[in-house]
Amino acid sequence: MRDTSSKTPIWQAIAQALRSDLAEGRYAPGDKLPTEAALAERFGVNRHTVRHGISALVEEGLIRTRRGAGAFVASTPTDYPIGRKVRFHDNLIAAGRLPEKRVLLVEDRFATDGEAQALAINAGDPVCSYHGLSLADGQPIAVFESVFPLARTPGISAAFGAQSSVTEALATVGVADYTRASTRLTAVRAGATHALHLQVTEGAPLLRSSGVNVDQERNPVEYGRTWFVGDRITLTLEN
Amino acid sequence: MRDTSSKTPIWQAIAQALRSDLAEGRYAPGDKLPTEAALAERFGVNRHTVRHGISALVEEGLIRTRRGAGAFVASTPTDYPIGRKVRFHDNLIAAGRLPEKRVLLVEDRFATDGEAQALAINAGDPVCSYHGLSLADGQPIAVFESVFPLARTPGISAAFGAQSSVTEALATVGVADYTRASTRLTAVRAGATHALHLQVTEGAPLLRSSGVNVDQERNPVEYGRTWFVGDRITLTLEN
DNA sequence: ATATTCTATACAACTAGACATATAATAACA
DNA sequence: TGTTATTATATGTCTAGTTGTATAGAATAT
Repeated sequence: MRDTSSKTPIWQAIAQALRSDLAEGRYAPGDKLPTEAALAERFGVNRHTVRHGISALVEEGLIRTRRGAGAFVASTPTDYPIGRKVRFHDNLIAAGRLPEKRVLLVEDRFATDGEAQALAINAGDPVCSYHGLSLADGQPIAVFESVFPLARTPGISAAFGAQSSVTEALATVGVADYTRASTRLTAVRAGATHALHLQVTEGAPLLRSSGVNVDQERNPVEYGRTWFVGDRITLTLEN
Repeated sequence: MRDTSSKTPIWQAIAQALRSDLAEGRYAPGDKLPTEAALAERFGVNRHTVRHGISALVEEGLIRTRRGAGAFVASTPTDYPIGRKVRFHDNLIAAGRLPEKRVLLVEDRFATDGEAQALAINAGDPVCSYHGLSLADGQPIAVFESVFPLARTPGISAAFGAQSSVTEALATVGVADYTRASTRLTAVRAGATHALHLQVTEGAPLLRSSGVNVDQERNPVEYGRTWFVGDRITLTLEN
């Protein structure tokens, strides 16, 4: 479970990689593929492993090889699947900004160490936590948790009861305008609870975004984390 | 030592013996350990018992095994610098900008539909593809593929042979300055071939970034895709 | 009794290297 | 210029060694 213990043999994965290379039209019929040595370098394996993968494609009739010359494309399949992706603007990266959303939990509690650091408060200070689920076309897209420092946003918990957006809720507690100070992105595996809400299998790849919004005096007013379903979303950053 | 009345399992004793061998510096980082068969004979036990001991050291990150090759002393103790942050200006997100990198494959071929669309050329137009591996502290961080339209960057393939960076390579073919036009991010599961280079298990969460760089006339000159290991990297976007 | 530990065997997957052989590019020569 | 050696490159074949996985059974501990 640790090292390079792949479930599928490497030669099959290489065969599949080459197959999709052909399907995508990287190489035209009659074209010469890279040499076995180059492919071995490319995939980081021994030449024989590449040969095993290539021989599978020869069996399928996709390529043919000529000793001393190389491997050449015979035909190109055309069944390359293209996944549909939803696009999102930069501002939407944060929590609770997506079109449809469902409130899961609003509670007042005390800040953890990490939250305190992000919000520039002390651990144990009171905060409001806002869990929610974002959907598109009835399909869950992301779960998020927003944490607000109650010292700077008093009474925000009640504002969420009125089904208002994060922006409106912040406005009702006196934060008219705010800007995003930082955004951090990484990929994680879906845990059990996230998988349940997002209707994916446990272990599915999630895109986790975390960021802090600050008011005009640059005081943090929200620390948000969002877990997007990798299969259903592509974040688009615009310059 | 393993006769009767030794309450510790043999495999643990073997693990400890190997551990102290490593601690004494009998094997330098990157060195190959004796084969399982040799160790089995040395300890007078079955090969599987040795394997059990070895797997413990692999768990601890002291050694790393490669099927068919052997067991090797881990170059860097794999105490992940988890939470390593890579700062991303708009230009940095692309491929080949990280400190250490290793060229895997450079080839000239034809553009796929997707690449053609990203580069604003026609499918089948000649491009240069540059596969590579980025590392930090000897640990693989990301794999990437950069695609350059040969019509706008003639002879760039040769520029990569001279161990130059992407920026330098673009400069040598006449693209002095370029800017990033778009960036898209999502999370995907690691395939077998990516898992090999990145030294993660198949299915590990990867952060995939794709983007296009354009020259001063806003003509695309590079289409890059990068797969980051989610466990080892956090992208930081600056506003 | 029952589970854990260890042994035993067999096979699959991958690496490593050597060598033969076919092709293609290059140099040498008439 | 045209033909022929020469050389480098690339695939095909072979042998050998190493790790990964699966199964089954014996020895041992609790």
